[in-house]
Amino acid sequence: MPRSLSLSDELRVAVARLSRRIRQSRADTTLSFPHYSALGSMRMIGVCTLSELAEQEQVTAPSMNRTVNSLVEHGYVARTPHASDGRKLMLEITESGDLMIEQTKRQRNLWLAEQLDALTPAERSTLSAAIPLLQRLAE
Amino acid sequence: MPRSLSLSDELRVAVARLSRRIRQSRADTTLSFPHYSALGSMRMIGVCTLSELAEQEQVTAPSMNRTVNSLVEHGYVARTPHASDGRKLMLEITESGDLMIEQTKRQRNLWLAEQLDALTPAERSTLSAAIPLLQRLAE
DNA sequence: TATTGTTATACTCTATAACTATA
DNA sequence: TATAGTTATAGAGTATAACAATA
Repeated sequence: MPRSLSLSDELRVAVARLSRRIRQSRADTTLSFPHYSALGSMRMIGVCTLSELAEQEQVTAPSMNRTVNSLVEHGYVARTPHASDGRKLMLEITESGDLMIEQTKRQRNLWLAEQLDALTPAERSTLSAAIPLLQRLAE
Repeated sequence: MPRSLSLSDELRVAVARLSRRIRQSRADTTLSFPHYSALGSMRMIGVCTLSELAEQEQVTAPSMNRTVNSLVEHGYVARTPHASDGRKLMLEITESGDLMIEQTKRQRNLWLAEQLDALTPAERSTLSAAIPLLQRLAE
């Protein structure tokens, strides 16, 4: 029986709320969270197929197909035929998509940094000490 | 120009990862997130009207009505007419709903609590001090 | 036959607009 | 006329099943 259930409860709620709040700042408000998540994955893993992306994002292929259709229409993703395998289409984030994701990350950091500036040095110090612990919990 | 950009960057990534990790270790599959969230709110605020609950959950009244219908069918919520105002129906979580939420929260917290048990008392103390700061940042 | 991507269809959660009953 | 709740309808995002093209 874990002894930290009450601490766990508070931490879980606080982390969920802050995570939601951070995600609210977006560079392109016409894009939903699944769109951002898929684009971010494509940025990380580079050229990939629909199936690979669907597996990465833990959704089905038809669902990811719909998301990719929308991203292609926005000009954030390019589909190109595979060189030797005619069944496959290779997906890749475009320069425009990459720029938009970069701007979004900057906006998120900016908002959070402004909140942190409003804290006292002692409070920032407490948060600094907590960050490695949060990282370790997430491992 | 905010001075806390580097702290912000670390905190943003740590919170996003931990949030994702906590969501992965969710054990309950019988209730969707909106159901769970609405029930949790009813548990916190006690007797309330549909409109109040919709505002609390930041959804529209028709959307919340649908969620409440389902919760009533499950036996987790009771609707009773208001004593003097015939337009109002008072909502309240049932004993069964309360029990179910308590069990679900325990399941969701189990993984995190086990991680926290593995920390030193000093580390848990650091996290305890950081939680109110995380809450304030999320406001 | 197996794999890749797509289309068809349905379910959930969300919204806006319109309706009923009551104040 | 205004308010509380409900019903009607529509738009995302998700799923499974069925299909076409290719290996």
